[in-house]
Amino acid sequence: MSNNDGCAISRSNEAKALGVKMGAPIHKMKDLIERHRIVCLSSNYALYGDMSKRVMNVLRMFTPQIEVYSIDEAFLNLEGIAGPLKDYCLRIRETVIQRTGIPVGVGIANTKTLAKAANKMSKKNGGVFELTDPAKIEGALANYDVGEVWGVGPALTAHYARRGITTALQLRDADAKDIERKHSVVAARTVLELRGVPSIPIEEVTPDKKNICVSRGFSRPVFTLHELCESVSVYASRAAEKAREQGLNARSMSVFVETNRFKDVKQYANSYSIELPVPTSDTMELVRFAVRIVAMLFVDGIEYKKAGVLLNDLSSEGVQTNLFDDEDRMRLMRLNRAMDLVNKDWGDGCLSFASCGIGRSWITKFSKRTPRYTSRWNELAVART
DNA sequence: TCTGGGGTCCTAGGACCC
DNA sequence: TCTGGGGTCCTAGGACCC
Repeated sequence: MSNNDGCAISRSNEAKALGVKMGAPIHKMKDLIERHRIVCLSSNYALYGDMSKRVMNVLRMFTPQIEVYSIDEAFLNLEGIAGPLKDYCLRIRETVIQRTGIPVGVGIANTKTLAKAANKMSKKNGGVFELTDPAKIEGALANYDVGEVWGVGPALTAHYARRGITTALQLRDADAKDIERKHSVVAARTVLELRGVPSIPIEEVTPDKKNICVSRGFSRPVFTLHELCESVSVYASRAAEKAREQGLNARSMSVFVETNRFKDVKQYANSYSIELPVPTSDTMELVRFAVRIVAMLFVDGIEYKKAGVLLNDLSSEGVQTNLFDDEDRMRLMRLNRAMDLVNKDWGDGCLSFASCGIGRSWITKFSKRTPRYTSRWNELAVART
């Protein structure tokens, strides 16, 4: 299950057979789960990260030229390996199982895209599948849905389908220039890769992160400033921790909040970014800015004097007021007021999601598809005050 | 009541510059 | 009818990946 045990994100073959869909909300499957006594387990990302490292270290014994692509995938450059590659890869597979107990699939090909396809095919072919013989490639790609190809997502699949391209073979034989004109260089690269022309290099050194984001949907709606600040502070300190782990400093910070998009009520979403005066990964520093941004989210553009609200006792709400200067205090007074107004107007559709992100660029961008109602928000606040 | 959480890159178009 | 011709930077949004 995903975070907060909300969704099914990994399923056994038995669960799949019972119709448990990828990403399906657990709470909508209560009956199914009970009827078939399906076992639901919380996820443990620290454990997976640790196991991943162990597997990757075993792979490193077989070639120094390795790109750790994700928590459970790696590309190995086998150029210059003597003897049949398939035998070599069978040995890799055996060694990984011996040392970690984890069964892996190995796909062998001239390009990353073909290797990914071969890897998928390996699952039904003894764990190792080679895709280097032209005739074999042709046959395999003819039976491979274009949507399964690495780099071809739902949008491209639909576009290709309209032009009669439904298999990987048809995409391979399409006009690459035409694909580039109609779509992008990325799509064109996929075509070349399917032809066996390496167009996506193996990246042995992992590039530094450009953004770090910590975001959570709340397990229940959040109504008070105290709860919001508390959550965002936790996200900010987690983000700071991640930055330090990676030896990075943030130059900007962004916070966004959203109402519950699954509810059929008026939606609100907003975000605010700042440049940090000095690049940092210091927890207290970043938490302080995060809380200030929360204030900015709500009160941007409202005159304090017009608001004319009384200072709420922030410490009785549990907010650490020693983090604020006078200006922050003023913002927060207005924020308290704004939260009140929003709670009245939006009712139980109130904040359900928040995040804190930091980045290397001057402005951190986490664009969301959710519409923003900043002006509406301000109108509301001004009108009510 | 409960509905995942991270990331990256590319492109089009507008603003702005000379 | 004529109406310059290049550029760069930034941002939003789309698309993809795990």
